[in-house]
Amino acid sequence: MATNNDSRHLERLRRFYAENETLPSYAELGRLLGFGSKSSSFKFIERLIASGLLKRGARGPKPTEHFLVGVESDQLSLLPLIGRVAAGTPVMTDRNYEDYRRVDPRLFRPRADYLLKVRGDSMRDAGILDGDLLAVHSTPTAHHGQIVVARIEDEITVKRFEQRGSIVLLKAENPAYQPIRVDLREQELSIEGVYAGLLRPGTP
Amino acid sequence: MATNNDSRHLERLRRFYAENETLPSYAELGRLLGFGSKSSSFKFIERLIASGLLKRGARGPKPTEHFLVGVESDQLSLLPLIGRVAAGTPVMTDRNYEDYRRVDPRLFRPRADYLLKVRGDSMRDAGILDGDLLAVHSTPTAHHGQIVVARIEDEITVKRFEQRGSIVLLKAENPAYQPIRVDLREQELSIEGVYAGLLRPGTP
DNA sequence: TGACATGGCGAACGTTCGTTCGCCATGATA
DNA sequence: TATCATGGCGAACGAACGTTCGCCATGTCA
Repeated sequence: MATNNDSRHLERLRRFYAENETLPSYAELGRLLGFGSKSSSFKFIERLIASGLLKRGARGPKPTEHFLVGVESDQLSLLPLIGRVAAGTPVMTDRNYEDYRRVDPRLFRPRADYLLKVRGDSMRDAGILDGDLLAVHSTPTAHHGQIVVARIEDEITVKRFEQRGSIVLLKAENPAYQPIRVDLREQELSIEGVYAGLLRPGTP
Repeated sequence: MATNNDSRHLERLRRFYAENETLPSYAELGRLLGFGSKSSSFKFIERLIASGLLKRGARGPKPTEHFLVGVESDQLSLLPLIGRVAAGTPVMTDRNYEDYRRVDPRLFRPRADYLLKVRGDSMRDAGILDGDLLAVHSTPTAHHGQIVVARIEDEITVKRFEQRGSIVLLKAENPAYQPIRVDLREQELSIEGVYAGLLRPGTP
């Protein structure tokens, strides 16, 4: 049962974890959050354990995946891997998380928020192949010329984004594919994120 | 001054770190290495600090990059990034390490040992572009059809490897480039590693 | 208004921590 | 052979650890 206070505390705790790669002791946590007593820290941690963010380990509490997602660090950090997107859901939703990959989100520019498994070879000439994991920065807006993850009526697609007034062209980078033409006055188009990089696992 | 014993101990310590994401206490370390006394652990750690593998932190010893390279884990692990290869040196040498990237080596298949910055577009049609970081598994042997990192007389190159008897063809995946033909009876060719995957940071 | 859950506080517990010290067996070196 | 560095051992130190307990102010809800 996390309250207003607790969520601010959680944010600080995650920042601490990002910097120190370990959870603080109860005394440290008290100093961090302004508690005067270790037992206040203890109870706070108990609440986090109850909500599944931490778990009890041999020597004190340990982070769970739920906690680690949300830790922003140049050191570790877990990126959700999204394979298939359930119809009618935004891409970045627990439901769509197929797995996690431990990759530094700052390897990518802009910072990656999730990895999307690419299907098909429509972006082949941009060096994006079937099975690649596309690093995506989650944002609802895109600029002319960017590669985007877009949703057109429940369909998720990766294309190059070109806009002229209310007309958007989603261009494949492969002559075998026709550009998709969207008139924003008639059709709905939502940008789920922009290209931030690529991760290609394994053997060609 | 690491001795025979110490290097076996170091291996175990790295394995512990891979599993626990933290260094053991002196008591745990003693149990791990068969020491009967904490002070033996302490002295062992002191030796590692003296050789630069660990450093002294607020609450006990902390790992340095030198230690982390060599930790094999599905969790963290540091891969050396190799940009330019100094003439006459093997690729995987401290001298050539330009930087490090925290990426799970097991994301790649086979396991990646280092990242090599790709120059040129000779492998463009294999989806390998200029500036990409090629994940490389270090091995001196390659099979027909694999993409390899090869050295031909002080030149490092990434190509597809084809062998017929003593004749090796190193084929670019770009019609603008001619295959390189190497007769092993006349010319020296050494395989520095095989392709294991790709990391492409940032904006296209 | 009364009961109760919440989220603080302070004191205390036994355990484990890192660190220091002195001692000793071994093997290499002078 | 004598010397000395190495890498073990065991005991001890104070400090920090996680955890438990009882108490109290506040706000909520019946």
